[in-house]
Amino acid sequence: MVTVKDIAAAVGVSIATVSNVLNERPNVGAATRRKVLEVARRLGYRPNRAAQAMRTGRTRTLGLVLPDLTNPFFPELAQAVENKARSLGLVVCLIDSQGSVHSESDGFSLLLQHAVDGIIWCPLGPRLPVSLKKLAGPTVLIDRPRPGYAAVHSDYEMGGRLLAEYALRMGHRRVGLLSGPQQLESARQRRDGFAKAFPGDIQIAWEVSVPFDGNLTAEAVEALERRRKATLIVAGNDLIAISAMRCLSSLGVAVPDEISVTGFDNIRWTDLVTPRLTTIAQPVGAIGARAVELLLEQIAGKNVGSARTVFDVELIERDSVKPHRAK
Amino acid sequence: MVTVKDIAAAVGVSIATVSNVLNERPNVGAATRRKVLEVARRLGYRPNRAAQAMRTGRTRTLGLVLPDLTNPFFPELAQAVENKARSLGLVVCLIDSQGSVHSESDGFSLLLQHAVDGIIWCPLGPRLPVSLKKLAGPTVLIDRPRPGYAAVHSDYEMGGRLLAEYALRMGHRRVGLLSGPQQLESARQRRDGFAKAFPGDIQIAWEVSVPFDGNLTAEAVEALERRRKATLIVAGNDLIAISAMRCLSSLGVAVPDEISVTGFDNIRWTDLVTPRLTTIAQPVGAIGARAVELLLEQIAGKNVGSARTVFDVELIERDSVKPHRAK
DNA sequence: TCCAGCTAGTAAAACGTTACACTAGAGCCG
DNA sequence: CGGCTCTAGTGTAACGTTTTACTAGCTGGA
Repeated sequence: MVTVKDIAAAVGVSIATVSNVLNERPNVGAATRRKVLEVARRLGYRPNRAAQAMRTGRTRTLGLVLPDLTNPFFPELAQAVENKARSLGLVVCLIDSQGSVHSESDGFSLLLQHAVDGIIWCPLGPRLPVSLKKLAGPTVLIDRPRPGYAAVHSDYEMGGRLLAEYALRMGHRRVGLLSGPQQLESARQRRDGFAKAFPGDIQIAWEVSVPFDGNLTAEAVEALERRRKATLIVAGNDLIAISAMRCLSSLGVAVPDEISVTGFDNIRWTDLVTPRLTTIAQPVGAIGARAVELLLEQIAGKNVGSARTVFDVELIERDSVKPHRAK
Repeated sequence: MVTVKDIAAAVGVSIATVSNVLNERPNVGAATRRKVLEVARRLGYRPNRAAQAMRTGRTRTLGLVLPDLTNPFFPELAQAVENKARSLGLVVCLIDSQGSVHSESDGFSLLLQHAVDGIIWCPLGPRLPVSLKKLAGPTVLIDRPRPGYAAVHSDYEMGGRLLAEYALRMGHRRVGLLSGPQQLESARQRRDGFAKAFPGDIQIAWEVSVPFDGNLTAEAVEALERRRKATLIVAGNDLIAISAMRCLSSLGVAVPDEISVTGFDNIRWTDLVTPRLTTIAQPVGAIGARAVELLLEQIAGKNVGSARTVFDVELIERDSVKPHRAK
């Protein structure tokens, strides 16, 4: 392993000068600077991050804590975050909490031990590991905002509204709601954005709350069986929507001919499933990138408080919704 | 931040003794040991990983380099690896090379700079970043073996054979192959395992090689249009199979009534798509866990050489294959 | 009684950086 | 020429661990 000392010896200057060159500090002549850089390159010098970290307290490492890589929304997010981070020379440590709060705080504690510079976190539920809250440094929430934290996410309410407008346009008046977990703001706002858009015109025939991972509860299955004259099912996310479509098809109900379905997230599957799912697209790449930027600002000492960055969403019209003719 | 020095001061011993206790080394009395541990706990001591790393040269960090998180096979793998690693107190740094060789070597170099203890790598293509090859420490390949490296993967040939047996059993005699990139051993063995199982009984009507990400080439689409009397399409993985089914359905060809399709990997979508895809299941969890174990052995100094661990696979029969009656 | 051998513990030197406090020399002005 | 201010550079002390070499004190056997 080649160190600053080796470079210093080879060039014939002190290690301080080498360090100054490498960190682009002043007080070093152009000729020396050139020579140091040349030798560093020739020797294949790579700064020892551990030593740097010890000295500076910065590890150039980010933590990324996600609830469930199995939900295809999160790999996309991870990809975006990793990419942006890497372009800035940061490495990202992934924690997949796999739906368990215990695993989540466990992962958190591991990240803290490794002294990550900051954490991008998509929290599982409303409960926090209090002991860790104190210790955690800069943190930015992603996709699931929560009071007291900086957060980056998309405009769920707008998504709900777009769906409502679309539903109205397509003639649907009675809908069933397969909402996500209502303790999550991200799920609640989708639901409320939809429900409150046209309270007079659209009525909610029934409503069941299910987890985001697409496992339908017995109650949800029952709702899908009875349907109660709903002509459209508005699901909390794509996974729920796709599971619902599967469930309906196994019940012998045709989508979209007998009943329409919408999702939320625009994961890749929406385009591969039959019928292709009409849904709301979030700008995942921008969200991930912005989260990294915000985190970096926070690390740099800027007090971002609980600043929120909210991105617009977009309706993606595919084949899972059919116009409904009023009787 | 509380350090060994603080503990030492609080207990009234030297930092060496504290270190000895913390690292479970001998030469420290039971009473002292107890006191040190108690104080450490009370003060909420967390070892500074950076300092440890500098001293020991070990970072307790693993790199995980994957080609494409967008392919749902890889998140599952990442989950398995991360989980196993975490259970051993290791943190994993994720690199998603996004299909670009440049990005892959870039990520590699970042990992090396951060001095990860080892790397679990699913290589993109057959070309290696030579400059990095020298520098890389312990490395275990996952899913895509390559000569000269330790590797963990499943028995692709067995998978191919199982599919061939199944095809035969279902009466299919003429098949079309939508194989993965043939420069990858993992794709080649699937293909060969199938092709060589019953060379006399099953004939290959046509064969096109396409990328694993499910983007069908023009040539592939053309093959799907003409079909040439093939009654079964054997795809290199599930993503290809699902894309093929989409393509067929847009051509108005019914799966499995007019033509059957098989996949490989058993990703979660296979169960959500219509018709549900018959495929080969790999033990992803076991593969990930084993890779971590193998890497750890290698890090511990055991020379594992290019040892391979190969896992059995399993046929998952669903709805995308229909028995074919010979004319 | 003496010494070997053990136990419990300590002092201090690394590890590779960064950053602070210096200094030698040059240039400039009055 | 004295004294001031720059520039270019140096020496060295940290950072928080681990680890090596060492010591004081005790025990027990001959």
